[in-house]
Amino acid sequence: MARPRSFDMDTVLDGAMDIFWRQGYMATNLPDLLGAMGLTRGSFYKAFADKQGAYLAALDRYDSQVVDRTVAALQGCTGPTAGHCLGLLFAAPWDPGRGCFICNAMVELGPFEEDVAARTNQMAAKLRDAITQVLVRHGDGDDDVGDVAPALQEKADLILHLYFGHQAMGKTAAGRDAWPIRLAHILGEER
Amino acid sequence: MARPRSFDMDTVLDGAMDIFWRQGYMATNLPDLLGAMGLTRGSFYKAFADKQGAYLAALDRYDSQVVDRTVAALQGCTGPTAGHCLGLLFAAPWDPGRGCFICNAMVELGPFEEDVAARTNQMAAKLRDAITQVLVRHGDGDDDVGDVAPALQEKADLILHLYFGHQAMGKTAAGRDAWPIRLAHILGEER
DNA sequence: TTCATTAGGAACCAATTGGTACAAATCAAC
DNA sequence: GTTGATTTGTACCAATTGGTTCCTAATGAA
Repeated sequence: MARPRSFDMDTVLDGAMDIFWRQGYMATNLPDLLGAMGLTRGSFYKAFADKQGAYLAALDRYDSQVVDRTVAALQGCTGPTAGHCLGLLFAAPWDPGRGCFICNAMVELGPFEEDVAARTNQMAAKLRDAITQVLVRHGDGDDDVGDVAPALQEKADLILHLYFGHQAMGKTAAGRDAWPIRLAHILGEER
Repeated sequence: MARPRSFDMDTVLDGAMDIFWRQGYMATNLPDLLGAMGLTRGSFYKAFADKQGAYLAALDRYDSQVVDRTVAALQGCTGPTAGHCLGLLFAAPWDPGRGCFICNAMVELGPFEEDVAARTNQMAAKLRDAITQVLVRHGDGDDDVGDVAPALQEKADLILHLYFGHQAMGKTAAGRDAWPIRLAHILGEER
């Protein structure tokens, strides 16, 4: 019973993710957001409580679409070296100016919005685990898969931090494509 | 001739730097900004053209106060290892939630404001050079001071990226103080 | 003392902000 | 077709936004 939604929720969420990712939370006003989502106010406020609700939904969309796919790609990577596989992370095919939504959200709202911080922390943890798996799979360090060596986890953590630094600095143009060199320094691989 | 300023420009700039650093550009409205600077609208718009002008001035203040002092500290560091000296960078005594103003500005406005991007790039370059000097001084790699080995510059660049990743991730609480481990991984030093 | 010049402060402004109210529209079930 | 539940679009809202105007007070050179 009752009138069904006339919009496709996935499409709408993609629109919200896109504009929040590109512009951030504060810089996105309601008219622009509604335009990007293809909604009018009525539908918007019925489906999401408010602007913040839409932002959190966009973060969740990023989690399920971008992060989960990236993790799957890292897990399924059959490349010869760890560096090759981690390139899937660093050479993401996004418009460079938008950077990484996790990084953007962390920096803009991390200290102020607990809900945002919880989500960015969780997504970061996902990426860290995927990086660890890549390192384990390529036998970097000892090969005890069941109980990962602490040194490997630390190296994955280091690479994750390098990734976010890469994303932050990538928002201004300079030296955006030197990541293979930096990654090789950490991995000790030839490039 | 004419009436002189009754406010201290340095104090006012410190106020602007503080609130922009803590809250970002968009999240800081004019009343809050004026309160932080201790100015009324008249003086504010006379001294700075507009909100954006105050923001750029705050960035320049950060350059001359925070960045230059950090660079000087790195240059004057007599610690036993490179890791010890670079701790001056990573263990900055700021309120953790505010992070690094360069990183914040880069992420929030880098793709949109050329003036901001130019300043963040320049400050990042200063830090990179100072890191390189630390590495050279501690003989990490070959000791040719005059013509720094490319590998050293690359390592400094890597550490700079790690620094920004550290600052970005530090805006949410998790794992904020594990930087010595990560740094040691890069430097190959004991910790 | 005069006077050009600037600082300071308050009142004011149009535009925009995020959010609400509500009636019309749309469907399933009966 | 009627009912009941829910979505959708529009009109509307108070509050806030960054910015301007304008007038007075203060200052120092001549």
